[in-house]
Amino acid sequence: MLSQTVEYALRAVVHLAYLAPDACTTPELAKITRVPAAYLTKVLQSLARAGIVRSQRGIGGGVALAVEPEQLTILEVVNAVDPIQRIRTCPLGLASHGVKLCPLHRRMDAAMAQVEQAFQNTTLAEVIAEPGDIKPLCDIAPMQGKKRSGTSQKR
Amino acid sequence: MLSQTVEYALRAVVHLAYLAPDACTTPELAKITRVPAAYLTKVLQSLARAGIVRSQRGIGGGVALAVEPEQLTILEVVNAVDPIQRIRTCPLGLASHGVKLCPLHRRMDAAMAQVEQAFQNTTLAEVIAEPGDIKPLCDIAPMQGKKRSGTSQKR
DNA sequence: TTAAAATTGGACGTAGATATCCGCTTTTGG
DNA sequence: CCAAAAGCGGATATCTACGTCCAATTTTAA
Repeated sequence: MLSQTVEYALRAVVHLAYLAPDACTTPELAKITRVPAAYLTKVLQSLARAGIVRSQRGIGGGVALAVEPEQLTILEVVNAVDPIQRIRTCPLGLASHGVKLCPLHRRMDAAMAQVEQAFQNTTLAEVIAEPGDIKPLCDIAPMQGKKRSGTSQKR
Repeated sequence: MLSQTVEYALRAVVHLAYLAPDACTTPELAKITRVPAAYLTKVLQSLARAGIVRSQRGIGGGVALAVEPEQLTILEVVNAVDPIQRIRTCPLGLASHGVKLCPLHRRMDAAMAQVEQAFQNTTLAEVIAEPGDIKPLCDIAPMQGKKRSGTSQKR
C-alpha cells in the first residue's frame, strides 16, 4: 500500500534525524537502514530535490538533514518520493459533474485523507523521541556518540 | 496507494449491488464500469474465489453478488483482490525483538489500520444508498429498471 | 598536484502489476 | 443435436516500480 521507496526514504531520514545536524555517507546509511545502496542514492536525490536533505560531494561529504527534525513531518518525506494520491476527480473520467465525487470515491479519498492527516501530524522528532525501549530502525542503537572524522558539514 | 485492481473491483461490485440479486454479463459490466473487459474477468475470478460474487456460464449467465449488499463491506472486496498490508513484524527483518514495532513502523501500521477500519465500517449498501445527487460510478444511473432477458439466476 | 572519497546522472536490467488473447468448457434455446 | 452465448484458465505482452552499474564530477587531504 505504501511503496517500498517510501519505506526506504523514511528509514533513511529517521537515521539522519538521529545524527542531525551531522552527515553520513550513503554507503554507511545504506548499511544501517538495510536499503540497497545503489537504490538509496536515487531516493536521497529525490529527498535532496525536495529540500529535505542536503548532500556534500567529496571526501568527508555525505548526506544530512536540511531541516530540523521538529520541523519535518512524515508526510513531507512521503510526498517527496511518492506522494499520497488523493482522488480529486472521478476516476471514470466523466466530466459530467464538477469536482464532486460519488459516494464510493468519496470514501476512498477519505481514507487517503486520513493517512495524509496522520502523517502530517507526526514530526521526525516525535518519532525518534518516542518513549519505550524499541528505537526506530529496530535494534539499531541511536549511535548518538558515533562520529566520523570530518563529519560535520558547512553551509 | 490503492491499486488499480482494487478500484476496478469496487466499481464492479458497486454496480452489481445496484443490480442485486440479478446478474450481469462481464462485457456489460466492463462497459458500464469502464474497466478493460479482459482484465475484469480476472478481477471477477478473484471475487468469485472469495465468495463475493457467483458466476453462471452459458447463455443468460453472468455475474451477480453472492452476498447481500448490507453484509458486504468494502474491506472484504479490497481484501479479495489486494489485501491491505499491515506491518506485523519489523521490515528490517531483525528478530531481535518480538512482535513489537519501532515507533516509525508503529505509526505506519497505524495508518494502514485506519484505512482498514474505515473500509471495514462501510457496507456496499451504504455506498449505494448514500444521499445526494451523485451516484456511484458517477453519472451512470442506477439502472434499477433495466432487465436483460433471462437475467435472474437460479441457485 | 594528485589520488582517494564521495555524490551525480544516465543507461541498463528485473520483477511484478496490469492488460490482452485465445482455445476450452458450460449452458441454453432453437 | 447444434450453434451461440457466456465464463474459465493459461500463455503472452506491456508498463512501471524497483534495483544495478558505471563513467563523470566534485572535494579534500596529503
